[in-house]
Amino acid sequence: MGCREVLKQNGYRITPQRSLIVDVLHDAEKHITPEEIHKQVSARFPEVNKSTIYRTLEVLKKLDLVDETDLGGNKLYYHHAEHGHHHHLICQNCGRTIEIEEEAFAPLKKILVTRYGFDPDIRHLAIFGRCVNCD
Amino acid sequence: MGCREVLKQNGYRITPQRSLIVDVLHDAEKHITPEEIHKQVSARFPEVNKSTIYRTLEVLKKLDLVDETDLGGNKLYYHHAEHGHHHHLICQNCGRTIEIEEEAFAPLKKILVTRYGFDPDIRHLAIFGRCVNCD
DNA sequence: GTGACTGCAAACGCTTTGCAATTGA
DNA sequence: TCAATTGCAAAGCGTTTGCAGTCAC
Repeated sequence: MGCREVLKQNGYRITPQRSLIVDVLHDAEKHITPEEIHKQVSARFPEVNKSTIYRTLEVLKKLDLVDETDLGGNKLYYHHAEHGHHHHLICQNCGRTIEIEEEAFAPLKKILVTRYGFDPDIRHLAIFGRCVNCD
Repeated sequence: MGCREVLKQNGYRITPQRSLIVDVLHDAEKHITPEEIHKQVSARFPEVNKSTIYRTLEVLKKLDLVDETDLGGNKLYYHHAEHGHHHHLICQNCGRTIEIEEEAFAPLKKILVTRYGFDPDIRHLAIFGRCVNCD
């Protein structure tokens, strides 16, 4: 079921603005900031206000249609939930980001559950360090 | 070697403000925000400006005397480097934070190195989820 | 004495909010 | 029709910065 159906079924309206925001998120290959979304949406639908972007992202987040990721800066990144839960290795030297699969966290997850009684929600994770090119 | 010696050796001056900030960080049992530091320092040294807190933290960070942690909110947390590198499990339901030891990350670290050629700097990590009390 | 440091006030970047006007269902 | 949604402008929040005065060394 697409984003639009989910929105409708939850009593939200499909406005041109929302429609475009969903499209941009869908087409984005990587995580994307509200700023970038705004820029892209503006190109096709002038005068969209940034607050509309924020409010729409809030709705989409609530409906689990997008994932919100804190990559350590002062801004947040978003990506279409269907693109799957992935994580990021961020090289502090060259800035490169490497996507890794959830599977890599299985051992850690197990330790947290068994040893700390904590059920981690490992969907929004960024790990800093140095990549192989920068050794 | 204490913070004061390190500061001196690197050509920084020991001002009353810096001295107090170092004390507060040293006495803090947990990670602490610039805001909290400011409040505590102000109690003993009125009229300390918040920018002094920020500037001092920047210096201490550069000298590896404090660790900076992004706990996912919009603010940063700091703790005295001697308190060791620990990580946080943050319950998204009750807000409780649990400290875990670096050791728990050994398996993950290994995977990242061997499989992704990435040397993680796992010093500033926060993991969200649900704690055992909130199941 | 002199450069490092401080307080102040203003600005910053990202995000949120109140409100009146608009619009989708 | 009419509540949901939008644009606008302003404020919020943590943080940074330029500058003139002050202070540690």
